[in-house]
Amino acid sequence: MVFDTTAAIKKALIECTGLDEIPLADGGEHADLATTVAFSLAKVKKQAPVKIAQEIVEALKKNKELADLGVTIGAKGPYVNFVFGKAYVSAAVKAATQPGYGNFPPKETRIVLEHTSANPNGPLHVGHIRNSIIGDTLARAFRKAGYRLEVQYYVNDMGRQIAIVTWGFDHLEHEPLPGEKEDAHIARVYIAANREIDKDKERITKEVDELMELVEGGDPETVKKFRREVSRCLDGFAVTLKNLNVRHDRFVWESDFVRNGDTKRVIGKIEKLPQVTHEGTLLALDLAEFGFANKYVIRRSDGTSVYAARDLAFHTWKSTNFDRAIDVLGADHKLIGAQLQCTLKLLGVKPPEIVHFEFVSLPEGSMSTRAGKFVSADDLIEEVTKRAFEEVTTRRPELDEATRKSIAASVARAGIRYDIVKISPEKSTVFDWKEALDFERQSGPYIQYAHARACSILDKAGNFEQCYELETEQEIILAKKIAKFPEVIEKVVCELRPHLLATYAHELADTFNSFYHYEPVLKSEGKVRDRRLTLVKAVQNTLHEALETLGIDAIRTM
RNA sequence: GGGCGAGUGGCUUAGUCCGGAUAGAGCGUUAGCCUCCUAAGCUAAUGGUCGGGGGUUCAAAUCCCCCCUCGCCCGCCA
Repeated sequence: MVFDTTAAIKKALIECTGLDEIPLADGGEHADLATTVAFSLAKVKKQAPVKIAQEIVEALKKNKELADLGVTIGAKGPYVNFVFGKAYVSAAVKAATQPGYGNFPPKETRIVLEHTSANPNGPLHVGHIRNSIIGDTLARAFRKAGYRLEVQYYVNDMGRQIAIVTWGFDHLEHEPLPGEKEDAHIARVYIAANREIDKDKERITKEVDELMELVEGGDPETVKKFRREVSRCLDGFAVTLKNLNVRHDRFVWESDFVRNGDTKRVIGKIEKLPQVTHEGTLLALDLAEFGFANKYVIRRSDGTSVYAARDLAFHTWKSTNFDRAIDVLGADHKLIGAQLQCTLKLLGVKPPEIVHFEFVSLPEGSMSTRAGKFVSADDLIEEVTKRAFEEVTTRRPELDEATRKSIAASVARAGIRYDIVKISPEKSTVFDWKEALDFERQSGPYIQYAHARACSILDKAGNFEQCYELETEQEIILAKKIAKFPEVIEKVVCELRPHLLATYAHELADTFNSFYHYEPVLKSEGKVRDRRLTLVKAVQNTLHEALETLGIDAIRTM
């Protein structure tokens, strides 16, 4: 409906002006849609923009299609404004009351989305979960937009970090503390191992190198040890991710691409590229012609593969099995991401699309697992949940403890996810406990609250006849906001920017809260009551869909 | 040094790709609103040289150039 009306207006404008492209924008408070086309015509026609705008309005008023759609056309100075008609509003509200509002028809395109993929050498921290939350929100939006999607976690199970962890378990005291989570335990051993390395760098580095060679060579005992520690760490991650409503469909192990020969095959292809450089066994690419100053190393002089080689194999595999590949990566991966894309292109393989996000740091500086300088996601979840529980207990003392705990868990997830997803990915942030624990108005719980409020009204209302003929200004404003939801989903997947959905959800909750205070619903009567209840149902359902897409529980009471 | 990203009221930020109508929010501060559908709410007030300087344009937070500040990257680590 939105698309129909917009398309009709565009078509009419093209016919009327003779231009191919019409600048169309949201009219804000003036209109639902507006064009500044009169400015661009002013030069050509050598007439004042105001006069041209009036002429366009006159011409469009004769357009039958726009008249049938009930579009009101007017000029304000040089701007030509369009206000959508009642038919548009009714259709939008009707659609919004249906389950699955905002879903697009299924598409054939198969997409693989990779996110989080943190090294399994310690718990996920507040920087990692920015990746998880951006990735998971995108995944949900893509599913809603009708794509066939597989979400993957790429497990770095043969990197130096893991070798250091394994060395630590071989040589250091490593009993878990009582109640200690697997990933936290591994971080402790990793940090301790690094401290040992600092004491006797030469000897231990040699031992770690040996472990890496053994694993690359497929030594069963070493492979088993690596896998065991990595799996334990991933078990820890699983708990964290589940607490954040983040889901992966598949965990892909890096070492598989060495063992199945894919890495060797991709290296074979690279050797045939004109950009290749050899220095003994060392194999690298010279990508200077594409603006990369440093050589891109593929194989070390000891014959082992580097991360880049395995990553090339992985992405070649993705490209043969999926139509599109999307990676969510931190800003520190910008250079290697670009090198990867460039090399894949040279190999004739479709490169992945990469969504980068900037860093989350601590007030005292960058986070480092190695140095033990990080705020773990588990600690964050625990503290925010505690805070949420206090809040629920204050507000709803009559509820039993289990219910309050459940609400607190959902509110905490909402607080954390929303706080992270609302910020555009290109903004670097500093983690702040005070802000994390503060449920300000521009928050996930605020949106959950608006939804719960709508649910409460509907619960009290009982049966009513759906009615889509809206009248008052507040009703129409709210309905038009509801109508925007499908466009937002489309924009999120098109621009790979999930924070647009966060902004929208907040605006919708805001608009509903204003409506709620101006227009009585349950106290109104007859048709007025019916149409307002219909509108509340539409808002409730739209908020529900928006929250679910944000990975936030749309709880019915709080 | 080079590359990438950011700089918007006291603080956090949307808008920048695709230039247009008084730059939107939230926090804070101040003043109101619960015999009335959930006050995690609502209504106001307060507060902005959109980092600085040039340029393009009828029109610049938005485009171009220069500069400043901050973050990230520039490994035979991952």
